[in-house]
Amino acid sequence: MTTPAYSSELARLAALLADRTRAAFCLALLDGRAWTAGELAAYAQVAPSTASEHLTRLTDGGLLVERHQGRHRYVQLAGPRVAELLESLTAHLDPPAERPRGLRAVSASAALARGRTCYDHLAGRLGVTITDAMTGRGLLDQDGGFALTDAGRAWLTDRLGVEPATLSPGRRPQARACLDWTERRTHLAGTAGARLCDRLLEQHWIRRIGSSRAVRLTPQGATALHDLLGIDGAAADLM
Amino acid sequence: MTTPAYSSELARLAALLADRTRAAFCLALLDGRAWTAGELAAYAQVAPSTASEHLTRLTDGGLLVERHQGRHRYVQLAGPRVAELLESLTAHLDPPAERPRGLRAVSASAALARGRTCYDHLAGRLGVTITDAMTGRGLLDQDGGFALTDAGRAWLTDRLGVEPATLSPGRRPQARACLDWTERRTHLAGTAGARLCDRLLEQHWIRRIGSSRAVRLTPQGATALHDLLGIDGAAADLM
DNA sequence: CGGTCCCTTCGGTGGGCGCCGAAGACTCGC
DNA sequence: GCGAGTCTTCGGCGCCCACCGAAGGGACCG
Repeated sequence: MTTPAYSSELARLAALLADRTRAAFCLALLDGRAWTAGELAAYAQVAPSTASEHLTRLTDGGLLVERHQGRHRYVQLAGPRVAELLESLTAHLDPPAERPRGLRAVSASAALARGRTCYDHLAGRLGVTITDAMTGRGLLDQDGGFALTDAGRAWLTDRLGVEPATLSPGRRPQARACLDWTERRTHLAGTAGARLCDRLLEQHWIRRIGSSRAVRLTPQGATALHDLLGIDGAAADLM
Repeated sequence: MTTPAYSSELARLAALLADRTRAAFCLALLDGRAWTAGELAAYAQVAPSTASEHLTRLTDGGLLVERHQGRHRYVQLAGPRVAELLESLTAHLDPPAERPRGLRAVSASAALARGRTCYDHLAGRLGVTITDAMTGRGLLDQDGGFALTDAGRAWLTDRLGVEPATLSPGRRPQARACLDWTERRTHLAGTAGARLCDRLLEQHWIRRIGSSRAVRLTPQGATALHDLLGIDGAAADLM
């Protein structure tokens, strides 16, 4: 009646994620980095040919972008909007009943719970702790919705050294709530969340663990976050 | 590796919407009202038996709730979170290329573009106009994200007569941006958006057209919105 | 209590698609 | 330029599932 063709479009989009393997690809890519086709195939435990077909479908569907480099096919989420879409979907899932097996898996999942990148911003305990501290200091308003306050904008530019112009490049909101699937708590996303993460990496206040999406606080980062937000990095187990 | 079982959950959720008929059901139910199984079957042009199976799947999947009343099976979206999920998905679709055929279809789609309910709040030109006016008057902050200001909270309770206690019942945000698929603009959702819509209906400032989701401004509503927000209802074609 | 209406259950059918292995295109390093 | 490595294309297999019609179960009405 009102939406004759629209439902097909919605079904087409949902169908892209309605497969276990493709869903696994997208969740892996949610760390914001570029993966090769082979890495994803190994990750999801399917044959390279299968992975290739899935990646073609996902890029044709607009969820991924690809970049050919030598003999590798690198894929990445197509943008912040796709990351948001995946977040909204995962936020509606049941809490993860996963039981990591073995020491390596346990320590890997502990590292991810401590801190990690979620597309272009910070998640895990680190992301939640920073978000809470910012809220407590009046830099973030979580009462009326989710927005950066004037004080918050000033803090980002003056104390953290974020370029004001990079805070609102397009239609993307400055501050957005992103729901974490390990913490089940919201943390800061949007351009402010992305710039915050950038600066912390640039200053070497946080560091990636190996080549994974997990991050940890450095000693100088702990000092800085204590000065800036009153966060005790050791007590919160962020190091 | 990190999300072994999680991808299956995501795929399972997406699969619920990965069918043209089920997607049509959900989009229809996005108006927030309860539909009978037969109405939905006719709407999506499938046999009653087919509709019944789809509705069972959607309720089992947690997207819908049902209520048996006499020989009718009424279904409804399971809650605001499901409505949000559908909004995020539709926001990622291509703009609707639908071409309404015939006079009735054209006038119906014009009525929906003028104003309608989107789950429990207002959308269409009416929703966008109110949101813009509130933003212009400092009741809503769209710079730092999307949040109700202190002035906005006071305006809702003192001028509009919203019960303060009903503004933040649970974990649902007071203000949330909802992207409209006809206007491609954001409008106010969340508890504030829901209470606003409630009050406008209670005061008979807006009225449903027939039994559809379309709404229009009444003459006394035009006067009230002019006083409260400086909106010219006739000029904006909201009546 | 029989007729009507709404919905559900159950077979059966057809199409779509996720998977793999084999073979081929392409890049890189020696 | 020759192997090794990465990815893609293709054919084939098997499974899942959306659909319908027919039959059955309740609810309402006369």
